[in-house]
Amino acid sequence: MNLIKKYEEMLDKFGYQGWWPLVQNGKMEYFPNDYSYPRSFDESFEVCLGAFLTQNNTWRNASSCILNLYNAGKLDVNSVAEMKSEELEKLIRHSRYFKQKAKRVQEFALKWNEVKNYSKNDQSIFREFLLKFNGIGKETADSIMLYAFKKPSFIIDVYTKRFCFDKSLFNTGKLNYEVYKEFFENNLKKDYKLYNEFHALIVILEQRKSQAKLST
DNA sequence: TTCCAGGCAATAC
DNA sequence: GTATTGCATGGA
Repeated sequence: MNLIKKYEEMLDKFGYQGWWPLVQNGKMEYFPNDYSYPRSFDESFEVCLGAFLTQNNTWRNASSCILNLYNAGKLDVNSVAEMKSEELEKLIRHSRYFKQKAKRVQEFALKWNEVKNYSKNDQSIFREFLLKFNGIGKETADSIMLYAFKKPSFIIDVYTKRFCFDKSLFNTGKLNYEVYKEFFENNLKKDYKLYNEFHALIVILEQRKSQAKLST
């Protein structure tokens, strides 16, 4: 079993995914084979917002919320932290559970300086810090670390688990989040660019597979 | 109409 | 420790 080989096959088949998209000139843009984004703490914050908003929701809905914030001139940490919760709820209504998310996003925005400081810390300390937030579980913590702060922290989601199952990378045992995570991290170079692309490719592969199943 | 979409937290057992 | 429930939109 060679994980890198599978990675290269997927890259050949699907190409660079350019995840995570950011608002550029009023629309969502992807950055294939360019891992320099996010390029500022403001852009990092935008990624964090997306990580909250896409929970149990499609990216389509989550991104429309981010564009709403942009169009309202509120797509920055201070605006999010300071605006009335009712206003934020209105702007992110297309994300499911918007009341709960508005509250959690504002709590996060209020502590943004602390988040930035912790991001300079050791990875495990940063992760523990993130996990203490309401609304940040393991998957969201890893998404924030990888896609907002360029830390090599592999994300485990339903697609990753499906990928492991399909490829028979595991066959038995009690599989919790950390087991999957260690499997990838122990078998790959600790490179955020690789983790970034690999996870994006797993998602596109598994999404295409389930779409194919539906249409047959 | 139903079901699901890249979860998390609180509670129950 | 694992299982269940609340959260409460939009699109197929």
